[in-house]
Amino acid sequence: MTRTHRCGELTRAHVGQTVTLAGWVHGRRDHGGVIFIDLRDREGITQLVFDSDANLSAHQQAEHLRDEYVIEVTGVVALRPPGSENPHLSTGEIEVRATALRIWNAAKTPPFSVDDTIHATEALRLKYRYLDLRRPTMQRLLALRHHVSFAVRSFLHERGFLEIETPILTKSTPEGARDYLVPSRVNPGTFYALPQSPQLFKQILMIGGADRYFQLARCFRDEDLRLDRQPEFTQIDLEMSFVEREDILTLIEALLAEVCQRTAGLHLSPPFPRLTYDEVMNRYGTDKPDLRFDLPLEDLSDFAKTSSFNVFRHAVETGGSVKALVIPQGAGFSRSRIDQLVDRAKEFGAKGLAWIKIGEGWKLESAIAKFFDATALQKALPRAHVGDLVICVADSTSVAQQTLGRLRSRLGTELQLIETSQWKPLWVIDFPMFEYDEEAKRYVALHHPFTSPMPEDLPHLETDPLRVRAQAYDLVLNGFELGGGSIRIHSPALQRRIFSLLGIAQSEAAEKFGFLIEALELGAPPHGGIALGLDRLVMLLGGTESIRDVIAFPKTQKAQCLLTGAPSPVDPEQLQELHIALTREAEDGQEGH
RNA sequence: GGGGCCGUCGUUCAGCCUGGUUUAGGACGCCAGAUUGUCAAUCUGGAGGUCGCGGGUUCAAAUCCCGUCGGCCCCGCCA
Repeated sequence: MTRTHRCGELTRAHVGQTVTLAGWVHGRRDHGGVIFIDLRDREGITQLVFDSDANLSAHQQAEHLRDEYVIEVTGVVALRPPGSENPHLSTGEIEVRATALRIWNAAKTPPFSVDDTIHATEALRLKYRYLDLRRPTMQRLLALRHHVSFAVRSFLHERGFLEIETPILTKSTPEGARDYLVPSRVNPGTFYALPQSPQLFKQILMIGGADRYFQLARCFRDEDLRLDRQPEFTQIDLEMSFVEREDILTLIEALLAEVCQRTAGLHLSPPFPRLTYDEVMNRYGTDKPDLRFDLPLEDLSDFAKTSSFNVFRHAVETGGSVKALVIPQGAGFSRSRIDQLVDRAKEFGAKGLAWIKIGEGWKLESAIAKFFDATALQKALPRAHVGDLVICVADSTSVAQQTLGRLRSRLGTELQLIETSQWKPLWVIDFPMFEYDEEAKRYVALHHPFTSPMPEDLPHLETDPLRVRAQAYDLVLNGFELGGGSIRIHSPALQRRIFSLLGIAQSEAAEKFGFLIEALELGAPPHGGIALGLDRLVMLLGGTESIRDVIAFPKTQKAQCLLTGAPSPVDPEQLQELHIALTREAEDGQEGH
């Protein structure tokens, strides 16, 4: 290696030194007798000067340089002539007067400019990901991700955690997301699954005496993608023995505060607010509220009972709710703007959306104003003022909450209520243990089947499962679910009760989870843990709007890699070895490849 | 599985609603020449597109219709 410095580090302190730099041609400005080249590497940009008077042969070579050529240059660091400094560059005070040039590799004209100002479509960026990654922004995000990982490892190492790897080829289990399957060649007709998370292994590690485990664990879920969801992603996964919920929450608060401080200079101050599931659903209509703006859901159920509006009264009388949002200054909304809100509410599952403008002197403007008493409404909505718009959903409580929760989130963005400089972490605790799945006609675990119920709710387990709360907790940051965890079940008897409640037959439980039950019977410590989404954390810290920006080689919404073309058909011989036959439909599907 | 937005020289965008003077245009990039202090260099000249693909309507389709492929956002899904 012959380079002596990086392109971001030369300053006036180096003036007079002979240096060698290497990198990519970021731009060229040819003035005839003198050619300026911006040389770029991971660390920055340095201006090179090829002067025909000073060094004719180097100048002649430099005439051939084009964008993205890979070169190595030797020259002398010099102060730029007064007035020609570039304040936008860290190296803007100096330049390197080239005496020798080596062209390591020419480059064809790139399909898009390696530059942060002009951006190509994402499809093109992904196809030529190596060009995209050369952009300073992407370099910054890759480095940030490394720094976050490093800070996490260092923090947990200092607290006695062991980083332990768990299998990627593992066992498919019921419940949860769709598995990615891998056929076994030596065991015809059987399959491994890629882990959705190392959940069972980390519990087994506790039973194995590991005490404190962590892993930056790659996880795989074959579900549809979102801007914050990729089919393979990385979790900061950890588990501890002999702990209670509070131990985990405190540890993670310290972890997050330190990581944010060290990697982004961000100051978070623990303890984070702890809101129960019921509280956040009531107040924000979602289990991952963005607390950077207020706009809480209001409850008009009591008011509705007294009104003469049948839709409202009916909703409450049949066990539902009337929920509302008070939109500040919303009375100025145009009719089409309001219609848009109504349409969205319907999209989100509500039967309709009632709206009331509050005019001067609390005169109500609305198609349904005649049903309401302004004074009573004013009393029910202490936050409402003249000039506001009230929107209401009367439905089952969950539909009313969800609909307005989603509208709240959209309005937060559209009305620019979000204080973007704020960082608002919170814990959501006291989740219900189960919810009823109407399709499957059975109870399913809200978190997962290994989550311990609250001890005081155990008496209701069989009689009123929906009333049972779990020792589960989610960490939410700025409206994103950053992670979740729980205190686990360490009693084999309780674990059997839960399986049975979930309708997992004993024979199935034995086949799928027999190893866990058996392990619990052989001396399992109380334990609990959590997993945080590393990609989402880096995305938030990096201030970028897509998880794809913090993954070096992400997949598209159809779960394809545009760089390599994965997934792709394989040779029939490979399939034969694996004892796999394709259906007619699958063969048709391959023709696109 | 469903809803929405998008696809036009290498790139990015206009044109599409209201089909025909558009030989499909601008900017960036590219090529050639000029140019000794630029950093969005500049000046002169030039090349480059069967408008994602297939079908239909029409005298005539980038433009209207249907289908399809691809990208993005959302619902469902994500213990």
